[in-house]
This record gives sequence, C-alpha cells and structure tokens, in this order.
Amino acid sequence: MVDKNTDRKQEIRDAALSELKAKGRSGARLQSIADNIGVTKAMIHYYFNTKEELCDEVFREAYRQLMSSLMDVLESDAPVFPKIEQFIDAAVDRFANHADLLLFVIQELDTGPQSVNEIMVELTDYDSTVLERQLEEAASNYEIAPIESSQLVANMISLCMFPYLGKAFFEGLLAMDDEAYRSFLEKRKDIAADTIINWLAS
Amino acid sequence: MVDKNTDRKQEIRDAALSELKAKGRSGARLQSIADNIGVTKAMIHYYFNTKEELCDEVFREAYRQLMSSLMDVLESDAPVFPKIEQFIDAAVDRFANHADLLLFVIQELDTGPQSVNEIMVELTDYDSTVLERQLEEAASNYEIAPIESSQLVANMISLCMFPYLGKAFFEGLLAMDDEAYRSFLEKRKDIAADTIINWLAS
DNA sequence: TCTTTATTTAACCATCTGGTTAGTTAATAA
DNA sequence: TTATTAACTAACCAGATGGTTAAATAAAGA
Repeated sequence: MVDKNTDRKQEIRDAALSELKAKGRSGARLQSIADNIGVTKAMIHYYFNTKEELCDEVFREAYRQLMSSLMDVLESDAPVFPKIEQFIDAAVDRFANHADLLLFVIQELDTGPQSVNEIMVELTDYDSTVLERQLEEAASNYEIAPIESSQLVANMISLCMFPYLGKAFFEGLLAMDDEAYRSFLEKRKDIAADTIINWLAS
Repeated sequence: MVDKNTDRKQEIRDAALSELKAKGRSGARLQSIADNIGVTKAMIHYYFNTKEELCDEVFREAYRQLMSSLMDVLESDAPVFPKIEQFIDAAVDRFANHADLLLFVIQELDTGPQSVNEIMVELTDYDSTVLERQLEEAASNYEIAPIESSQLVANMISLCMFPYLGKAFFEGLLAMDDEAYRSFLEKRKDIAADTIINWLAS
C-alpha cells in the first residue's frame, strides 16, 4: 500500500464524521474517534493539528456529500417544469439517504465557528441566472405567476429537507411510530412535487 | 420578596436557555451560566441536581415557548381554508420571533437524551380528528384533492419553519447578505400561504 | 545490510468540567 | 434574643479532555 498515509487519514475522517453526526462538534471526543478505529488519540494529532482542523475538514466533506451537484440541475437549460421535478426527485433522494448529515450541516452552519460559513461559501457555486430568466419568461407568457427564484428554491428545499431534519419532531407532533413515519416519508416526494407545481401553475 | 427562591431559580433557567441556544447541550457550561448572573456554580446545583436535570427543564420551557397553543387553531371548527391561513400566520410569527429556539429544539430532539423525547410527548396534545374530518369532507365535495392531514401539517410546518432554521444555510446557498435575507423572509408568509392553498385547491 | 524517514504508541501535562462539602451569611420563627 | 432554616460561597475533588513529547517500530532507500 503506497499510501497507507491517505488510508489512515481517511479512516480518521470517517470515524470523526460518525462521531460528529451523533454528538456534534462540542460533544465529539477525540478519544472516542480514536477508539473506534483502534488507534491512539495521538494518531489524530499526527494527521490533524487540532480538533477544530479535523472538524472543519469533516464538515467540508459532509457538505460536499450532502449538496454536491445537487444544484447543478437548476442551472441546466431544460424547461422549467421538468427541471423542477428533476430537482425535487434528486433532493428527496439525497436528503433521505443522508438525513444524519443534514442536522450536522445545519447545526454547524448555525452555531459553529466562522470557518464553517467560509467553507460553505467556498464550496457553493450555484448560479441562479438561468432559472431566473426561465421564471421571468414563463411569467411573461402567463404560464406561471411572477416569482423570485430564491423563493422557489426555498420552497423546494424546505419541503424536501425538513421532513428528514425534523424526524423526531414530526414523530412526536403527529404521534407516529417509526413505521408510520417511514410510510409517511414515502409519499413525500410526490406531494412535494405536486405542491410546487400547483403553486407555480396557479 | 416572598419567593426569592423562585426568582433565582428562574434566573438560572433563563441564563441556561441563552447558553443552550448558543452552544447546545454539550457545549453549554455551568460555569458560564453562573457567571452570566453573577452567581457561583454551586448555586446551580442548589436548585438543580445535575446539568441534565437543568437542561431537561429548560428544554421543557423552550418547547412550550415555541409550540404552545400553536396547534390549537387546527383543532377549531373554523372552515378549512381560513383555518389554514390562520395557522400559517401564527406559525410564521412564532418561528420568526423564536428562530434561535428552533434549532435548539430540533437539535435536542434529534441528538439529545431520551428524556427530551418523553418531554415532547408529554407536552404535545395535538388532536388531528377535526382536521381529518374536514379534509375528508372537502375531498368528497371535490373542493380539494384527497390528502392526509399529516401531509398537510408537514407541508405547512416545513414551509414556515425551515427558512428560519436554515438561515445560515440559505444565506450561503443563495448568496444573500443579512439585509437581503430579511427582505426574503418578509415575503415568505404570503408565499407559504399561497403555496399551500393552491396545492389544496388544485 | 545500514541509514533515514514515516508511522505509531505510551506516558504525560495543563486545563476544564460537573459535582461535592463544609462553612458563612441572611432571614424567619420562637 | 436565640434557635432554626434557607440562600449562598469558597475551596476542593476526581475524572475527562485536547494536546505534547520522547521513544519504539515499520518501511523505504542507499
């Protein structure tokens, strides 16, 4: 193995991600991360100078996993309506499969150090001009009511993301058990799409 | 003052809430809470046995502040459509004014101890039967498409709550500064209502 | 083989953290 | 006034936590 270096470093990142998803930045313990891969705590400091450096790097990886290429579809030249359905499809899939990353990312962005926000800005390259133009065009053709693209994105992301973020919240509020919640989520994708499409077409 | 007891205890709860909103359960420090009200750390243990006991009590208070009487409007006998507008109105107001409570509550429910979930169940008494009946009726009259009440509630809460929860997320994603985000949020209430109404009436 | 470099560990340290204790001060009751 | 209770503090403790260091082991190069 020519780069056991990289392997071990990645192994640490992976273990750190698990720990961070479960306990957050301040709850995460370097000792616990080390234990989980059968390594000394000093090993972590061999590859990462400080806990914050490790956490920042893991956040970068987490944010990429969660959001990478997700916004791309909005930048394509496909017609608006299919595009929207495609986006909702991709978003629900992504968030459903990375529900635990969601809370971590939101948490970090809201209460983490400044570095986290900088990393997000660095990794975000969404360009809204295409969608904006399409929405203006569609509005002037009376296909849809005039809306800002940011509000459309907000609606889509809210509908797709929150049910996964607020799992415990919804389960409690709506008195559902895990099985009921699963079946509830299954229907979400179609409902989110319906909701957006009907709103636009009104 | 007949109950300086109660005053001091509440003072501690208040300071603890600030600390918890800013740093979460594992990041919160009893010393910091004590310092903020000019009191010894031992004082906290005089009124609360453990940190967890204090945190649980503060969560109870926070959840009440955030959700109390919010679901009541859905249980009223008012006609569905006005009722929905009323709910969205109340929800947006509530979440806008307690955005910091939002993350704390969601965070605690998702990663906090079991006790937190029990407290939520204990405080939640939402009864969906009225809304369910109304939706069935409206559907059989072809006023709306048939939908589950849980999906309606999920849509409403997602649209009203997430923009406040994901402030840093949206600001980063949509490249908005604080001022742009403020103006973006101002339009949310109407948009959320529009979105829901048009979806139902489709 | 021998030397150098990269990987890994055991032991350690200073500081922090939740929690305890013994005692002090202030209020209340007798 | 004095005894009793409630409110409060200073000092302390044990364990945890992030981080360091010196040495050991493994790998690679000469």
